[in-house]
Amino acid sequence: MERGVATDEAVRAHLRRAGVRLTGPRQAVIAALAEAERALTLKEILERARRRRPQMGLATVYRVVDLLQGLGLLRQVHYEAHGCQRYFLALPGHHHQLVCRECGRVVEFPCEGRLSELEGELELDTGFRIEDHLLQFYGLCPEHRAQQVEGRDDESKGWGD
Amino acid sequence: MERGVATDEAVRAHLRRAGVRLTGPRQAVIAALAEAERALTLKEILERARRRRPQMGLATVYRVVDLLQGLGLLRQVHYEAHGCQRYFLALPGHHHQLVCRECGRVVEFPCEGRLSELEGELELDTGFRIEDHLLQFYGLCPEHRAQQVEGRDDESKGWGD
DNA sequence: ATAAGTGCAAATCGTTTGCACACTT
DNA sequence: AAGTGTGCAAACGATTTGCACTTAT
Repeated sequence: MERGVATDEAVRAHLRRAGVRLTGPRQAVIAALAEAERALTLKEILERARRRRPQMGLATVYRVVDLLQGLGLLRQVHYEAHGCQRYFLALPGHHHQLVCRECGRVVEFPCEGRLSELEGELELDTGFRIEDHLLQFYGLCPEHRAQQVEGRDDESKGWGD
Repeated sequence: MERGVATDEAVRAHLRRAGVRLTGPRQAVIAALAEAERALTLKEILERARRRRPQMGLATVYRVVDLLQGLGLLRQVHYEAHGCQRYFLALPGHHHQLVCRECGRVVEFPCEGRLSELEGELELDTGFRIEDHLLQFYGLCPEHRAQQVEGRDDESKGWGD
């Protein structure tokens, strides 16, 4: 049972530990993201959060998203073709991601210093001091890879809901 | 004489080859980006392009940026701390970048299949088919690395102009 | 109880578009 | 000359904010 990204409970535990209030709207946003298991736009987050909390407003989604980003619990997909407007839950710590270009599904894997050799080389070559990096892979998840072979985009629901 | 990104002439040559008109505003945008040798926001591009072409409007900057992106001649810095709103010229073909977090200076280096081993591993592990990737490094360029040691941010002009 | 968070609506800012005119080829 | 590209201003959309009210601790 492979999990792409962080779970609901894990994120809630982080908030508690950080001394941040666990309010209804926050839980609704977190649950929406956790259940999706894929990157969502702000509007999609709102839509899904409203299933539990119909009064929820867009402004609150913006505020919760900012909060989670500040805590390092939320990241974005930087796929050029889709802007940088899709968010997904992530545990803190350095990870990289695979993102499905058809459905937006995200799978994380730990960094484990895989780039440190290259980093050293680059520091020597360029004189930069490297402090951080971003690495994301884009392609097709197993399901959409299969679909690609048979028909076209028949059953594929794409990034929309 | 290390060049961070693509030169003015190289980009103009690409446009010509692509059969795209080389108008005044386009040249002004390209020159602005080429001279900066660092990533610029749309407003900064406008400001600098206006030094040659005062009548230039923001809408045109948006249009030229779209055009260059469509041709693969422009990329963005995806540094989380600064949004994804800074653009720099790039030659087509796959490259990665080092970006200075103090001044936004960009240096590119070719991909050369450095990630193909990791990609193969990941495809096996996850079942994804990987088609593309994004890799950027963030840190300090030689100048700002030096400054960091002496004083603080005294002389540093930051990402602003 | 009390400080923090929320929903709503208004304000603000960023981006796109329609159109008359200017420019590249 | 002919078709594209541009500047301007209006339209549109996304994001932020003020404030009275609610809620978690």
